[in-house]
Amino acid sequence: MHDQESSMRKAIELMFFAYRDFTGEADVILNEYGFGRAHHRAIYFIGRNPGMAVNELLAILKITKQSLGRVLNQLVDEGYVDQDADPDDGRRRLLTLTEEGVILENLLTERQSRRIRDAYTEAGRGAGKGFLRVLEKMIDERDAIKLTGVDL
Amino acid sequence: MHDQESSMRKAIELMFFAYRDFTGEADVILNEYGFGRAHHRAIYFIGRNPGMAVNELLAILKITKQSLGRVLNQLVDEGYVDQDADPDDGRRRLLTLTEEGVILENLLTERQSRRIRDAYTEAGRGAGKGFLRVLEKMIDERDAIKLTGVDL
DNA sequence: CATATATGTCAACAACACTGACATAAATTT
DNA sequence: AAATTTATGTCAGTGTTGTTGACATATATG
Repeated sequence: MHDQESSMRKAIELMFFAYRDFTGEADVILNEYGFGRAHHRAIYFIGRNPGMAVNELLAILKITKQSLGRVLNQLVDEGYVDQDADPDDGRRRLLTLTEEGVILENLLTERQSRRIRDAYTEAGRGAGKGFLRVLEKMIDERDAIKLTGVDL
Repeated sequence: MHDQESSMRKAIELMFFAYRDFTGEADVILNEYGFGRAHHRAIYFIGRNPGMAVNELLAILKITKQSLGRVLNQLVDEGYVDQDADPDDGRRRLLTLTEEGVILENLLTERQSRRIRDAYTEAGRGAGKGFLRVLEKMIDERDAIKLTGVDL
């Protein structure tokens, strides 16, 4: 048995390194497109939730509309995202990925998915389940609502 | 059975939200001290590894010395970190936390540890082990060396 | 003594957050 | 119909944290 403090430190450091390497992989691709991590987040969530409104994206990302605006304008200008008025409420702009946007989103998500899948395999039976369960419990309640509904 | 893609998306989103809430908790405290996340990383790793050299810290953080220098100077100026010449090699500056630095480091690490411990408890038996194992496998080999030696 | 190493520092720049203020169009309320 | 609220956009300035490039200094090593 090792002491609890060093076990917690282990977990803290794993979060730091794993998150860095996990996002770093996408960063390399994004860099080739002249995009950054902020663009990735927008592309990812628009891809997951096509037709979402700007407000909804802001609520997920928890950034200001000014910050999002800069990123979104670039994505629209360069043809990765479309904005169309909601037919039911002309104030709302519904966001969708263009064909190019879908291609980029798939590329990024496939890379990150593969890293996770490989880690599951190497970590052995049942580890993936524990991983998902702990991560979910680490999330503040207000954020937990925004997750894709997949049972653990 | 749900399809594999949505399970991977679940994991990707959990990484995003969990990491944000995990670091966000520390950010609140740091903000009261006028520090940011970069200061936290320095304080954390110096606290874990007292007497480490600047080079070693740079290797862990993977940032430039100019970036670290700015942060480190603030921490030294405000009395949270000490720099002392290595008696065996006068070029090297060994980094340690001051008493104040230790207090802040403990505060931050305890907060984050509690979040992890609580998540383990809520996630149930064996989940913590799977969590650690998957995270470890997500890390690039070159980074994995830098981890605290605690057996999973 | 020459060179390599560890560290520090100056300056400019970029990404991505923030605040505050103001503008516009569409929906809703009065 | 007029007033208000809502959703979005935009301009301008600021802060943190990363970058590159250049140069300085002290110490160690060949």
